[in-house]
Amino acid sequence: MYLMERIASGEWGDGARIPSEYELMEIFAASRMTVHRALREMQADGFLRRAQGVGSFVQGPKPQSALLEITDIADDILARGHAHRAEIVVVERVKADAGLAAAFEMRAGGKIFHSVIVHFENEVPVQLEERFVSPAFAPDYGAQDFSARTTASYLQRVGRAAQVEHVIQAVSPAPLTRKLLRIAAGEPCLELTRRTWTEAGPATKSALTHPGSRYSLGSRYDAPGSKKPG
Amino acid sequence: MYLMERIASGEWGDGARIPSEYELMEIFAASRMTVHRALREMQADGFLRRAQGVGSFVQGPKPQSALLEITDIADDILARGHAHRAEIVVVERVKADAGLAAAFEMRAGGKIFHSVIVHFENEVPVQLEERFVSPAFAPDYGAQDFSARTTASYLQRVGRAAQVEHVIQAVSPAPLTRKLLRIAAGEPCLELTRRTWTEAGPATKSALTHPGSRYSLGSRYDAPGSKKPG
DNA sequence: CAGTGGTCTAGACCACCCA
DNA sequence: GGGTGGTCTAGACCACTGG
Repeated sequence: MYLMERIASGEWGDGARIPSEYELMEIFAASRMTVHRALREMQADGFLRRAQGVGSFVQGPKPQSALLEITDIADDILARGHAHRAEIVVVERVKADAGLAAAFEMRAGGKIFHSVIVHFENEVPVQLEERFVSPAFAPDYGAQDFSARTTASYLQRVGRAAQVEHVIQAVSPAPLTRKLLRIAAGEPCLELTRRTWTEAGPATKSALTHPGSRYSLGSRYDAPGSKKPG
Repeated sequence: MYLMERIASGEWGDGARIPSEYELMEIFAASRMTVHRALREMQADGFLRRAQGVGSFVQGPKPQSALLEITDIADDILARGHAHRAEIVVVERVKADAGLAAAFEMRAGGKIFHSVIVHFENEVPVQLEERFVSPAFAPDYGAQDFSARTTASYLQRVGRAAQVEHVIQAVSPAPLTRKLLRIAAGEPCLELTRRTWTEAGPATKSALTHPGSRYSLGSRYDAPGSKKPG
């Protein structure tokens, strides 16, 4: 089934209703079982919502990671009923040093977007977000207003990552980090490093630093097969 | 399909070969499509490995979490080619205080297993593991030799959790923690708290503490639908 | 009521693995 | 070659939704 790329490719927008199984049968000249299975798998992968007696609908891109339920921090904060504010420290294009060049599989000296943003929850700084973004992935990254729309939200629109890597560490914050997050000396920080790739190559490399006392990462998970056939 | 509970229930052991699709057709008097779909879903849920031209085999319980790839720390260490050693600090039964009683949905004063273990990688302490385990879930927890077999490995055998909750924080270690992990004052620690539930109720509550400088949690993830029909 | 998705059957052809 | 899983078809009955 190399059909239906149109759906994932966004030919139908978020929330759009897609043709019924019977209509798809005719469109693709496939049997209903085949159509049904394709839709069922797309549902399992989270691309569709389906309801018996109603129809099938495109599910907008979910929070990128199924491994760590790290949603857009602004959504997180708003979901708690708190106020979110982003303070842009810098958005720029920088020359890749050796390390960055290696991470992005490009030559040293190539240009890469770089942004540093502090996120506030009720005016308390809760996250320092530093990102490097490949211009090949998001050519307009440098021209965005990230106080209006978070980098996470923007990047999610630009493209879906095929691969994500997370590393979590406890660190003693650097002096500049301490200053930006307004934390006392000796307070530990939780640092999440995330790298993403598309089919075309490395896309982003981010470091999200949280004061240990003001943030924790959590996730809750229903094991597969708890109810189902098994 | 409320058939085939036998597979998940462990009637067939790890790695065992299960009957072919055609045999299952006869056993359950179902069509091949139905059998195939059941097996396909069990494979998707990680209960089976299948190979064309070979057969279907029971996949032993995987690392419990799909959210955080936290495997048995001993496996982790051995996989890096390093030596692992576990130092049992205490394994005991304690009376539940108010907080524990609430977490385990039991009356205060009820008995709960409690263990504290330090894990060494090449004789360097890398994890302090403190667990509380419901006797209803693992009645023999107190009688195990956890220097021979890790708690994680043992608990995985006892039963599969239906639900898992993770919380990750950066913390300043308590003095006792500092001593057991032999770390300097001021070094931050990564603390992972994990709670698990079975259908019957709360099963375990664990705190895994790692020196920030000696450990990090990582995960790598292939997004669904990168290749498939989509 | 008509339309939707959920499920199952019976049969077919294929690619793959291994003796 | 014989057995395995991978895939697809054509048709059927059901449960649920909505007007």
